Formats: sequence, C-alpha cells, structure tokens
Amino acid sequence: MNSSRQPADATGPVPATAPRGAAFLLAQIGAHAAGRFAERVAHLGLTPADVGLLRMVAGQPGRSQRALAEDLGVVPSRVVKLIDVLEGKGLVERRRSEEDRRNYELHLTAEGRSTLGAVSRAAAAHEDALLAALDSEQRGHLLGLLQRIAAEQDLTPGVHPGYRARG
Amino acid sequence: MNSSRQPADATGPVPATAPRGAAFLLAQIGAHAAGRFAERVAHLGLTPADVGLLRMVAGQPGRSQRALAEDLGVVPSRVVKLIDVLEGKGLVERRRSEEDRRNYELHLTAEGRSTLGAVSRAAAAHEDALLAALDSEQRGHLLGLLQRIAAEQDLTPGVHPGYRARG
DNA sequence: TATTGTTATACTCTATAACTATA
DNA sequence: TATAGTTATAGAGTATAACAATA
Repeated sequence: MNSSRQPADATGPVPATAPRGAAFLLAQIGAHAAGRFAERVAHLGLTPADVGLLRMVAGQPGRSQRALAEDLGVVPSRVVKLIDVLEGKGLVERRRSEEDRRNYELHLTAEGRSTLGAVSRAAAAHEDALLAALDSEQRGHLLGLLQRIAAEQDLTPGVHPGYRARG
Repeated sequence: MNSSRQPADATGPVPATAPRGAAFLLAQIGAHAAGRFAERVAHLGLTPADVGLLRMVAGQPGRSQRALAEDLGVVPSRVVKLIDVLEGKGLVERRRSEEDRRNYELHLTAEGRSTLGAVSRAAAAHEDALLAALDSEQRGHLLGLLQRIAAEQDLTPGVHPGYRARG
C-alpha cells in the first residue's frame, strides 16, 4: 500500500529476504515432490513411508524388523506399527525364523508385489509430471548432478531421510 | 547370508526396489538439505520455519498475521505461536495498526536484522557444503534447472511447503 | 545376561473450534 | 454481521521405556 513511503523502521538496508540458492530450491522442490508423490499413492492406501518399506522388503526379503529399523535410522517400535499396516493390508507377511525364533522374516505377498507394480507406475507418472519443464537431455543432466550430490553427501540409496525425526 | 540359495518366495522376478529417478533424488536430497540447514540455525535458537517467517517479515514489513498465514498456506492460529517465539526472542515486533486496530503490523527489530545476517551467513555455508561435489559451472547449471522446475510447478519463491500439513 | 519384538506412555506438532475485540 | 487475533482442545505421529519370549 505505502510503496512510495519509506517504512518507519527502515533504519538500514533490509537483508536479502527470499533465499535464491540451489540449497533452498532443493529443499523446496523436494518437499513439493514428496507431497505430490504422497497424493499419487494415497489411492492405494499407502503413505510414502509405507512405499519405502515395501520396496525394502521387496529388495531384501527375509530381513528382520530390527535390521530394517537400522537401515531406516528409526527405532524398532516404529517398524512394528509400519509393518502392522502393511500386514493388515495383506501386502507383507511375518514369518517366524526357524533359526532364531525371536525374529520375524519379512516377505512380500503376491498382492504386495502387485501393489508394488502399481506404485512403480505412479512413480513414473510422478517423475514425468515433476520434470515437465525439462526436455530429455536436461533431465539426464539433472539426474547426473543429483547423483553426484547424493553420493558425496553419503545418502543411502532408496532411503528417504523423512523416516528419521524431524530436522 | 544365503546369497547362493534362492529364497522360497521368489516366485517371480523381484520388482525394481530402489527408486533411481530424479524425483526421488530431489525428495531425498531436499529432506537432507532441510535437516542440515536446521542444524546450522539451531545455535541461533531458530527452526527453519522461524527463519522463513523472519525473512518474510523482513521482506514485507507491516503485514498482518492473517496475510502471512495466507502466504504460507497455514491456519492463522499457527502464525500466532510462530510470531510468539520470534517476539519472545526480541527479533520481531507487533505494532497495533492505527488504521484498523484489529490488526498487528509485524516488523523486524534491530536484533532481528542482526540475526537475519547470521542466518544468511549460515545459509551460504550450508549451500557450499551441500554442493561440495559440484564445481562452479555445475552449480550454475543445477540452479538453472531447479529454477525452471520451480517456476513450472508454481512454487512460491521463498515459501517452503513444509509449513503446510504433511503430504 | 543379551536380543527381538511388543506395548504403554509421554511429548511434539498442527488443525479445529470457540472466544474477545474491533469494525 | 464480519474480521483479526487468541486460546483451548483434540488428533496424528514419533520416541522412550518397560515388558515378554527366546537365545
């Protein structure tokens, strides 16, 4: 409103306000991407956390809940509830280990594999929509740059930091 | 352990498990970046949300809490508590509007401007650490690609989606 | 005595709705 | 009657710690 009048508290130059660097854009676009992906898998009754866990069980069947907790960087009691959900939907199966009956071995069910296929299709559509501004060459270039950053920052492939406590 | 033995449930080819696309990397690196930035401003007693709000007040002094809530996409009652924190630290000031005494006009204090300077230095160090894998030319290229995506996805400059409810 | 998984509890964050004051 | 801000309450999500079964 008073664009022509100097505000009374402008005692000095106002600092740059809107962050313009790549770090902020990565955080902003990353959160946006996570939100859009969540929308795309919601109709499957899954959260992004569920999807990540489903993928890990698919990739390394037979692992224990404690091992999964270790990989994700979360407390074991959280894995209990995450697996409860997936088991309740019939996507994952707990099998008592024969070698050490304290453990469960986690496996995908047939329906779990089918659901994971639907997730993959949703992920592909998501990728395409998110990168709509870029042509094929630019997408490849972006992927390469992101892979370098992820490797240098020691990010575990496939593990989203969102599993860990906020921060 | 049993890498030579076929698991009993391998009834078919295991689906691709670790997401390898740019969309996932953006979400993963973005969450990582947000976490590292949170660590860097923690010694100032600020969360990333506090920083974002501080920047908005600096950029557009005199706005009302309701206007801020609108910009951030959050409910007004949340802005109350966010501003309570910043006011309690002496960084932001509530001034009753003379024109409409229902409103507050929000302004930075001198200490708020000083703190924002410290935030900018932290942000610069953060940017440099996050992009350590890239040389100057690559950083410029990345920035350009990210800016295209952000514009096409209609992301408000400077507003992190993390303010809004999870999703 | 140590370890896997579970349950119970508390804490944090956020939205919803009721309320005060100004208009 | 409508609007800016506040407060009170409830809900979701997560970690912490105590617990049972197995080793």
